[in-house]
Amino acid sequence: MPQNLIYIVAGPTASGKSALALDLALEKNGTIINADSMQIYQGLSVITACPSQADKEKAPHRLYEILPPDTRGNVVDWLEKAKAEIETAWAQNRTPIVTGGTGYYLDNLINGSTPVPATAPEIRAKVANMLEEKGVEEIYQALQKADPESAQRLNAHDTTRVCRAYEVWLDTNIKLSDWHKRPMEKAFDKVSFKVIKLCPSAQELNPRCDLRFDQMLALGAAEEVRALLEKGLDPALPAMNALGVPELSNYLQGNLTLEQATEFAKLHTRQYAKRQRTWFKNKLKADIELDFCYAGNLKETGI
RNA sequence: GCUCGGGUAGCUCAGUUGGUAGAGCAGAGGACUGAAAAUCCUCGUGUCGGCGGUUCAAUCCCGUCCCCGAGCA
Repeated sequence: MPQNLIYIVAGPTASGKSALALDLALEKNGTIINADSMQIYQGLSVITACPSQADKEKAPHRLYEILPPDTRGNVVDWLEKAKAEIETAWAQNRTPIVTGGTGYYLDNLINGSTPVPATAPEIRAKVANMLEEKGVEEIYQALQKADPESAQRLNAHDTTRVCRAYEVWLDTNIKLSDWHKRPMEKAFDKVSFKVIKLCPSAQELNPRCDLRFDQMLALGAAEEVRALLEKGLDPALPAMNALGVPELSNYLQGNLTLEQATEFAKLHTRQYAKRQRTWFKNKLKADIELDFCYAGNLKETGI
């Protein structure tokens, strides 16, 4: 078992990557490590299509359902955990198989991340307040003065990125654009990745997204969302915005019929899959690229 | 059968005091440097229901027919 090999299994939702990762794990004595920004939360196992208990018993699965839903994950925290799990797998003579639909996380693992220190919570709160009271426009204007290069690069309405760039400036007194000029922080010094990418067409994938949501409902997705609502969590939390959660919340609160909620959830899932397709197509280089959904035929895939 | 509304982009609808039309949603493509299942950007020719008429010019006015709603018989 080479001590510097990491398998990556990437693809849009419902493309069968969890099944592929599991088959690969059985074949390669692997440990599966989650790279999905939503499967990492607790209380979302159905709506987020986490591996079943039965699957988890077939091979070790790591970083699934580990964060309480009232917390906020991010790439760097994930990366730290993933790194530790990868090292543990190597130490146990197992092959790490990192799988998930969050292309951004995978990208940071493979290509490294920017060495910006963690932003102070007060700063984040301050910018969040500014956003609430004055809107992105003012933050963008402030950013234009503080870090014109970043402002140039960003779209003025892109709240996420405009806020982040401004936060970094306030917190570190160094422009985000300058941080970006520093070398990336690589997760590992010497490592080789074997990237397997599933790229099914929308025509093949969309019906699977629809079908899977129906299955989630049958497995108790609505009850899961009800339990989440009963915790009285902030609706702005990432976990509360996993696909299907806002839609089913609206159903449970009487704002939508179940049919309407289902329709919206399916629609949003298809739109998400499209964004994933764009990311993987243009940003993730793969060693093996399959243009169909995985259907349990590992040997035929040439892996 | 009569009366009144409607029939405009895949859907919901706006609009043109007559000079061949535009929003939202959907869809397509794209971006992505600590929220990423997030956030954001770009892309709009369609017999303006059919056929006639008036007019230099009709999707708009007039006639007629068809279809869908509501009401009255």
